[in-house]
Amino acid sequence: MSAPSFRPLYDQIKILITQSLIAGEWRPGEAIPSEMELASHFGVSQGTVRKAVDELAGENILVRKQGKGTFVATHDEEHTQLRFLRIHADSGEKEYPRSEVVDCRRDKVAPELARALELRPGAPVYVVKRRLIFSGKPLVFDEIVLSAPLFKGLSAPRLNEFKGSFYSFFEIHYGLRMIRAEERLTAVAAAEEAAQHLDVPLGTPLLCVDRIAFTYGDKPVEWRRGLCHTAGHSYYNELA
Amino acid sequence: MSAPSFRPLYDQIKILITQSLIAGEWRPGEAIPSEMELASHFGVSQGTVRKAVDELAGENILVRKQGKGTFVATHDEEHTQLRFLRIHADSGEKEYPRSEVVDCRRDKVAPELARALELRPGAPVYVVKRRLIFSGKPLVFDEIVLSAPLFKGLSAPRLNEFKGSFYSFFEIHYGLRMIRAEERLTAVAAAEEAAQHLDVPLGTPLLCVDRIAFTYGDKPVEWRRGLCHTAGHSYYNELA
DNA sequence: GAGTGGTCTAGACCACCCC
DNA sequence: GGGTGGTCTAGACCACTCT
Repeated sequence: MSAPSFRPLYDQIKILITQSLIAGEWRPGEAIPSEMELASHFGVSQGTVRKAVDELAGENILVRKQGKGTFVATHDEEHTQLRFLRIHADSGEKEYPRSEVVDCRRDKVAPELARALELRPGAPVYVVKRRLIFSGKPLVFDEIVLSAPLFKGLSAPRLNEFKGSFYSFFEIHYGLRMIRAEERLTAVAAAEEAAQHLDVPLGTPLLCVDRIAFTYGDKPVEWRRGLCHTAGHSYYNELA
Repeated sequence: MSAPSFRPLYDQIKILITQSLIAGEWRPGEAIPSEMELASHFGVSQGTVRKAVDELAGENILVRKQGKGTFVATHDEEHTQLRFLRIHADSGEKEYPRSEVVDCRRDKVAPELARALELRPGAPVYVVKRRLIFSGKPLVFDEIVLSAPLFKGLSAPRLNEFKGSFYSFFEIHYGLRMIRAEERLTAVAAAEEAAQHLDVPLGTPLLCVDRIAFTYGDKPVEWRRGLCHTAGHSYYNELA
């Protein structure tokens, strides 16, 4: 048996709330009903709803604000907008890099990515290439792969016009909320394309960050490979 | 004012439990008193103790085991012993690398590390160099710096004799529990020493992982730099 | 069966936000 | 003042472990 024989009530409530989020019942940034309302709606005590919401808040899916309410998390807020960007200056200063899309075209998904993105082989995708510019210096060259049907009408100008992060763009224009991601890091030597865009000699050691990002229900939506010239910068991580 | 005007009871309980841990009242792996005992000892309800213990368990400082009790977390257990090792094979297979200490000597702390380790300039330290060998291949070359007074009598043979991770060794022989760490990753070209120990050509791109590890009360205890040849392996990270 | 942590409830009161 | 989330309590019952 893989299914647990016992399912706590708060766990079921968690699932029901998640389903409402998937269904788009409440949009990113909006408030969800109060704990008392949810409790009476689901026919449980406030404490049980609390535990469910606590866990969803711990997963950065909801955000609690004392005295105001509980809100659907978004990538559009000040302190969370660069949640997934781990590249920081050694000085510790906060930086808001500028994104510069250099290419955006339709293609067929590469075989090795089809599985990761749960697409059928040869499915249509958008491939976006962009640079991230930190204080005038191009430090990251990203290649991003997105399922074409999910991102109809994507284009370089639309991405470049947008003020905000890619994930904020995905939320606003496609209703897709990225809630978690898995990354795998390696060190590689700069090949021609990356060397050009990052303005470094061929063979320069680069941090290679492969990411798969997921939306509600652990559905993979984005694959990306970031090549990072770690000059005065590093990838920061906390282990607990 | 930086101190919060309001301190929840469970937060105070958390601090009291942490102080008992610092004082060595319960040793790693041992059970702490039951929730009911703690509750009556502190004069609060079981629910309040629960919340305190929940948070400490969330920080991997305590481990709850239903029906048995609550235990002081340790690096010596099966599933947690490689908690801080993020290098994994691309295949996803679990590997237990072999550690091979190649050098261990006393030295004075480097100026740039003194601050990070909260030592006075020139304080005595041990500098340990070791390789991690994955399925016969040396993939990581570590340089580890530890305050000498804290680690009296450290030596290469003692480290090599020990069956288990470094952090498990620290717990058992020095009573120091590593509870969290900060890492900064960059990509570098292999210099001579690393190239030799990792058996790669000079200039091979390597993942450079700088770590500071902390014990109870956020006290820094260890600095280390790991140079990793990411051949068939990568540094895995989850973003949430 | 006795002891542990895990769930759930109902109700009181506090801190914060906004009208 | 009325709404929200945040804390704390007391007590009931469930699930798990060991003896």
